[in-house]
Amino acid sequence: MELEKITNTPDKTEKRRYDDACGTALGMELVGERWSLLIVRELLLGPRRFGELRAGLPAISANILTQRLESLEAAGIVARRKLPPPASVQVYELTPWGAECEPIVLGIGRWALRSPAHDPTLNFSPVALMLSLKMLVVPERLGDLRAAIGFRFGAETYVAQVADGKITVARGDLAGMDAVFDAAPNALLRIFYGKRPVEELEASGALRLSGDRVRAIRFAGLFSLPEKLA
Amino acid sequence: MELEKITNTPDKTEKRRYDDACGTALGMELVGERWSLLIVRELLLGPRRFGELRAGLPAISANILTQRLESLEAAGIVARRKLPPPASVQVYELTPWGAECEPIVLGIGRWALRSPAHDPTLNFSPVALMLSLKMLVVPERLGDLRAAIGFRFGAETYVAQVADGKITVARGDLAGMDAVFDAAPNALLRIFYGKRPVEELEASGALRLSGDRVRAIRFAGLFSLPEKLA
DNA sequence: CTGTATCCGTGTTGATACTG
DNA sequence: CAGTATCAACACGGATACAG
Repeated sequence: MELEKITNTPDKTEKRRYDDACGTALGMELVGERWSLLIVRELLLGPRRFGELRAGLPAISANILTQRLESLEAAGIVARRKLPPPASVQVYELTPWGAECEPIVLGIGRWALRSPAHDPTLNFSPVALMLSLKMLVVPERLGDLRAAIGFRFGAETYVAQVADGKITVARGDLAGMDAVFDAAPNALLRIFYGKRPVEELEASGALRLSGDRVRAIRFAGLFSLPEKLA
Repeated sequence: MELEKITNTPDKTEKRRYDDACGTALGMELVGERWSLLIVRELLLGPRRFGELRAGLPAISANILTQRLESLEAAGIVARRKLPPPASVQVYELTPWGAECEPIVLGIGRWALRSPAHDPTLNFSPVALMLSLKMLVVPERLGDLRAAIGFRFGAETYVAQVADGKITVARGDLAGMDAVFDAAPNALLRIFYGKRPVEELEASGALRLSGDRVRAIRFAGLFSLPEKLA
């Protein structure tokens, strides 16, 4: 009765697969594993070291991070590079193709934030905050504003530029900024999306804001969380 | 020395989570589980029954499909609905919010198809084929073409409409079509993306094309696989 | 400091069989 | 047809030890 029902299974060595020619299925094989897309997110603003990735993703364990970096590298999404001496440290960076999934990362985030399940009190990495600016800017509010806003998270600094109706975000130094926010990412969440006044955060010592305060506050008004469901 | 290093861990009952306030992390919790996004894909063109979902995703097992439908329902992405008598069958459909992730599904597919790992010989569901038209249409080629093209996959029929520089895709009947393709999804892959001539597929019996052949062939030229890497 | 390798308990996945 | 039950294999994540 059983007449070798499995003998013609092509290669049992294959791991679990979707067996689906659709690009979406392939995409989920490439970046759908647990943590993969968040590692990509952390790399979207430039190369990072192993420890920096761990810092941005505190809940990942080192062995899993190693595995994911390996599979992302095998897929051609991430490349590892050895910085020239005297630095001589290894960094991970996105390949040009890997960097092309930025719209996917931002799109998923923008879509998911409408869920009632969102909890803004969880950990928020500096990269996640900076990317959230691109994710949640309201284009109509940009108008003809020009602004160079700096962000300081401990030793790391980032720059957001608004010009010509667009916003760009990058790591970079804070020379020439119109204003600089110095605070933990979660505190900035309260300003940019919780719409708390900066004075409240400054009073509690959670924020230091320097430079052109008017422009900084106008900048903070450019962003908004998508409308929540039900 | 060890002084209760774990006692302050908040609640050990929590399952594995990203513990990340970023929307992307939330999105991966919502649709990042294995199979979830492909189930969403199969629902993007309208409600489906359990067995239809299995047919579109032949490699999924029934218990996993049950689990995923449950979690998608709990997340508010999928709703189950009982069709009124005399049908009285249960179907699964996307909620309005769930339907909003179409751009994500298409975007991941478009991005992933540049991977050398793509294998077009795998299974391809009718829904996947129809969505690939929206995914891979080259907008500049649409021009002022107007066309109503039908597709027949066994008992299921779909309609693609081109007008005003846009393309729409839906399930629907084939009355009034300019032309109708009758073939397996994988055969159509060879025409639309492999750029094989329709005559070749017709000769092998893999395709029947009826109606306005000139318009059908012009339609087939609207699509193109993204440029492969390396 | 930057990773990598291994062990291990647990949860998830998926093949198969089974029930309404 | 539409799921549920069972069970084995595997993936995950924590801890720890180790190498450059």
